Amino acid sequence: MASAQRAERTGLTRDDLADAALRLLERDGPKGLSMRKVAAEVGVQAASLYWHVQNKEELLDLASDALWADIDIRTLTATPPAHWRDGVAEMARRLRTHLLARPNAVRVLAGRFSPGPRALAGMEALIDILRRAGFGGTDAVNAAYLVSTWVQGFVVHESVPMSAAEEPGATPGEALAEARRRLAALPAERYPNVRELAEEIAGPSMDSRFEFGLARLLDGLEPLR
Amino acid sequence: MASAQRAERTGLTRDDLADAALRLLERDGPKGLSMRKVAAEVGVQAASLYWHVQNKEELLDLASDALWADIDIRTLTATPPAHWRDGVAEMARRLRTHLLARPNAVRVLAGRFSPGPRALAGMEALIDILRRAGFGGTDAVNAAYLVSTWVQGFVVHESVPMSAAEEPGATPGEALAEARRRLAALPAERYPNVRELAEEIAGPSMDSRFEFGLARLLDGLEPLR
DNA sequence: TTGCGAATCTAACAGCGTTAGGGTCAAGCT
DNA sequence: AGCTTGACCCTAACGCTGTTAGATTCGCAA
Repeated sequence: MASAQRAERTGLTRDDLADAALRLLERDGPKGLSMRKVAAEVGVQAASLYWHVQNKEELLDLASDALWADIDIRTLTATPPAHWRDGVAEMARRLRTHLLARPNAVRVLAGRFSPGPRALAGMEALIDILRRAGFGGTDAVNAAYLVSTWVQGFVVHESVPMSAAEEPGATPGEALAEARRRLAALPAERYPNVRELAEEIAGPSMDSRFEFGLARLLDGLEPLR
Repeated sequence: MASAQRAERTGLTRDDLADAALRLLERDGPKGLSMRKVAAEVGVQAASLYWHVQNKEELLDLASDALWADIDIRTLTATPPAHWRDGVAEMARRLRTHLLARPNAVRVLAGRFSPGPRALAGMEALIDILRRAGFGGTDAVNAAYLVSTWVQGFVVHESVPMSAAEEPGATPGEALAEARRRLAALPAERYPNVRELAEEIAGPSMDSRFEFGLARLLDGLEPLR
């Protein structure tokens, strides 16, 4: 009695739960993700979730796949780009941008990234671009795998605070300064290069580092066409 | 009274806790990792851990860095390889092998991979190889970052069960067959390439896929020297 | 109207991370 | 010799967690 918001009665799909989990994750941080809170978010008691889902494990797996939901690859494959490099690069950039916008989800779900149906849609699009460009089947699969695992690894590193114990309220600039200080404080004879290149390593532009990696990947793939 | 095993009295460093955490993780799975169990593993009560560590968070961060402890890069840098490609490839393969041997740690700690002191030792070695080979400082940093993020992303995918809900007792062969079946069951008009190449995607040899990616990375880096 | 299955509820369980506050013991000072 | 100090560990308890068992409600088909 007196439980207020239960307006919409029909529905409550597994996707609703996954979306609620992702929403909570970004709104309240990793600790905001509990079965009771997900239940509250969708207007239900905790035990009711077990009608739709076997475990918290399974809910997290659903959330992990739902993470790929809104990348909207179709708009890309609908109008295929002039050159395959542009197509692959665009996919990689979209994936990165999308994941960077959900850092908490990345941190919590990184250990669950796996080829669910939605992630496979990305693979499908990548393979499509590559095969159209003349890559063989095996090469296209391997190349798509290469690109997507790299982007994911890259974004995980980007989403994790640089220093293990970082001020929660620090601006990006402060965090970088702090990271540089940490690098400069390393023992000189064990880390000569890291120390000398501290400015580069903790440099402000992850964008250019991403573009560097992307260009290298595409260059490496070119001769296989 | 009557708490048996407390033979060694001095010691119990933060590294001990991190090692205990990693040990528990591989022995008992992700659920085996609780403060109480880590405490029991080192012969102490749970609350005592908070003398050495602020949080479970901090303990996990320690464990995450300890994960890079035993790769033993020194044996590689001591006798530098003839060609830089061999050096980088050897580093990448060691990192992969090391992480693949600790799949539970990878799954739990993937969202915490960050440049701690031990991970930086790997970066140091990579940058060293690259600069000796004639790469510029910025290129060496970016290239080292490229290689290490890719290997980590790759291994995360390898360490996660292919299907979200996989039989715990399944052999690798069974898991692959199951994955192939899942791919073949996808809607044909949305996943034409994935379906056609299902045998490739869920192929048995991750080793060759890794070597493919590695070769592409090195090819892409070559012209920058 | 009755029956039925889908969907949710309440109540409880053991285990979790964390804190407060107190004990023990060795080293160092006076 | 006695006292102090600080490092290290303890017990006890807090609120919260994931999960289960069993009762309850809702809407539709017969």
